[in-house]
Amino acid sequence: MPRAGLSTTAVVDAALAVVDEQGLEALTLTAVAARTGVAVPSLYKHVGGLGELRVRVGVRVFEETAERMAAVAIGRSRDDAVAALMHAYRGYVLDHPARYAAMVADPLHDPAYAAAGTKLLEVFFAVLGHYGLDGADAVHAVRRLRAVVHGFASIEAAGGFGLAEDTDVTYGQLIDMYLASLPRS
Amino acid sequence: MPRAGLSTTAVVDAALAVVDEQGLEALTLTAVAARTGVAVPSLYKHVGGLGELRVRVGVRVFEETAERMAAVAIGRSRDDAVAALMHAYRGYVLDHPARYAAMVADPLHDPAYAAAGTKLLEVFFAVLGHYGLDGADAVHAVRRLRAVVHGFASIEAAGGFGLAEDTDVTYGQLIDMYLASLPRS
DNA sequence: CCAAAAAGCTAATCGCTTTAGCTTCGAACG
DNA sequence: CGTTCGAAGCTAAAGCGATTAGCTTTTTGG
Repeated sequence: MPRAGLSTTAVVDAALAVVDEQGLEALTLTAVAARTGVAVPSLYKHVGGLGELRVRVGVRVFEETAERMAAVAIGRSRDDAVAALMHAYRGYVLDHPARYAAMVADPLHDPAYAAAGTKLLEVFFAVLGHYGLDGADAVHAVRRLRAVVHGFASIEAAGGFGLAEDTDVTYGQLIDMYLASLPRS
Repeated sequence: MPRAGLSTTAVVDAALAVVDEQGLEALTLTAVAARTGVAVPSLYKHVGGLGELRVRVGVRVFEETAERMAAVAIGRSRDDAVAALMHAYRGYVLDHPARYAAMVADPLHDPAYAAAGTKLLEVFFAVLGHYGLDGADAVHAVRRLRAVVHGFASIEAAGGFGLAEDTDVTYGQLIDMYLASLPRS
């Protein structure tokens, strides 16, 4: 009987798959073990426990989001770059709605998040760099941006926009609204 | 031995107290039972189970928020009313940071939320009524508002704004940004 | 006073996490 | 080749929380 050949990465992969398919509440060691074809306690050889697994999942989502946004911002500047970044952020959520809850729900206080969160912030700051904002103004501009994209994305991911109107339109207006709050050339 | 004299309301009250004091993750039937001085299964006489209790907690938070906002909007109009409402929303979160997670985290899909959510939406629509927005535009304006206030509040409640800059300033800018997106008289 | 419903309790089950300790695969090394 | 030893896995068992069943007791309305 060959071994399962698991690894921390493989376990996190399986966890993400569980979340995608059954939602965040379904992220349980039992579910991950079943998916990886291993007994539950075996998972402890790769992750410290359910808590740590949750953190790793959250970090992974953070990283993937940051990656996407960084990729899309290359070769663009100012409003063009900001709009692209906002679309990329929302795009990740549309692709993996269930994951979004994981990104939020968990211990932002955990140190492991710090690194991933910083990476995400750096992308934001880089894109806003073209507007010549000084230190504090840049911080506030980044916060406004986070509030807007996170607010919209989390409501949309949770199915919170019940009415029939097109959410693409709403998001477009949100982008315009945010851009208007940045210093005009 | 007199009875505990519990009621559904009292159980929800205790649940809110647990959330306030120990966070949303600590909301457990065991914790609520301990606080109300009753055995765990006795709680089932008043609430259907943990799931239902969570929903009731979320609904309560919704209602209280809507109430506060409605109260503060009275006697104001347009920008004045919108700003007051935004401050009231954030104020609730500042007063009960831990509760905010409950408002979000839970089944928006649950029908019980519908009524409470509708009440909240009505306040938003009422305040935006002064701007003469037609149907679809009003919907988008309400969504923008929700995205902004919810985004900021949830990040702040989770301790997501790590840097030293004053969050009051950020929120002020967010209010201005949103107001600028509404039709000028 | 009495009956019945409501409120509470104890006992028991179930699912999930976690710990302990054993077994076995497989790779590196003689 | 054969050995050994660490990593990866497993089984067993404990513990905690939710939930269900079924009994007891208080309250309350007639």
